Amino acid sequence: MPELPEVETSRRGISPHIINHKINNIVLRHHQLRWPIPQNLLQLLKNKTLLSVDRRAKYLLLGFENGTLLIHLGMSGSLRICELNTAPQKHDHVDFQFQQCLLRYTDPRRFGAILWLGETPQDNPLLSTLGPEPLSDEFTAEMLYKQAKNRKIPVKQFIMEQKVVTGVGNIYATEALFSAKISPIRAANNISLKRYQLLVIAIKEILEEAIKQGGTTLKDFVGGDGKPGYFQQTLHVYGKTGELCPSCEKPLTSIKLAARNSVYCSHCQH
DNA sequence: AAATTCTCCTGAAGGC
DNA sequence: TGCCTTCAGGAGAATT
Repeated sequence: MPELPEVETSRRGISPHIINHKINNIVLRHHQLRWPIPQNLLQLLKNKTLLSVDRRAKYLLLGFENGTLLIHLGMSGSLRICELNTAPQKHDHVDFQFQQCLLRYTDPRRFGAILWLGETPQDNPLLSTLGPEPLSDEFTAEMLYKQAKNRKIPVKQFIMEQKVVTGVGNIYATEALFSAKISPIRAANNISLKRYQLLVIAIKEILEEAIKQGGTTLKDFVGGDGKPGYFQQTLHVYGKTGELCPSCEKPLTSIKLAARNSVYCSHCQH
């Protein structure tokens, strides 16, 4: 499931192949994702040059001469570079045909999105309501502590809210809380500034390490170059319910928080 | 305002 | 072998 490191891995993988190239054609095989893909995409983008590939939160932003295209990978989406005329497979919903290659969007569960944001992408509510990037200097313990003041929800849900901090999904929230020795069910407003400092450091370290390793491949995630990520080998608790805590060797516990599986060590995390 | 529930969807896994 | 049922989950939208 693509989180920030996977999206960043995709961005770095696809960018060199398509930047400064023109769109020749767009093939829409299935236009119903989370929201419908605009039917007029080809008219908008035909013969337009891609100028930039940026990432904000888990959104990829493809900057063209006439506006920005947003791509979200949802739960099961991936982008990859293919040779022109590569035969599509099941769930290959969209092809962006550039001069020398295809950018192919695949998404079995179709929780992703492809939206045209026009010339003022920053005004779109999907982007304008986002909190800071976790790897930026704006994401600090002071800011988290302040935001948590009136929030009684479990801290894990709190740090997964996009308006609090972007890009931290279930995998990395789980791992960062383990690293910071904070229980996922502790109320957000019941955590000291000092402990938020540990959490912020843990989030940054884990995301940076995951990006270095090309992201986490759980099902079939691959970067834009078709290679899997390797961070799953570094996971300590995510997906390891019932296994032993790597620190104290007691069995790991799992609970449901907001319908998401949350694994933690009740001995090490408080 | 904050918290909770619902919703989209497919594939994998488990039970019988 | 095959047909259920359950679950996983990003995050906006709707509801309380």
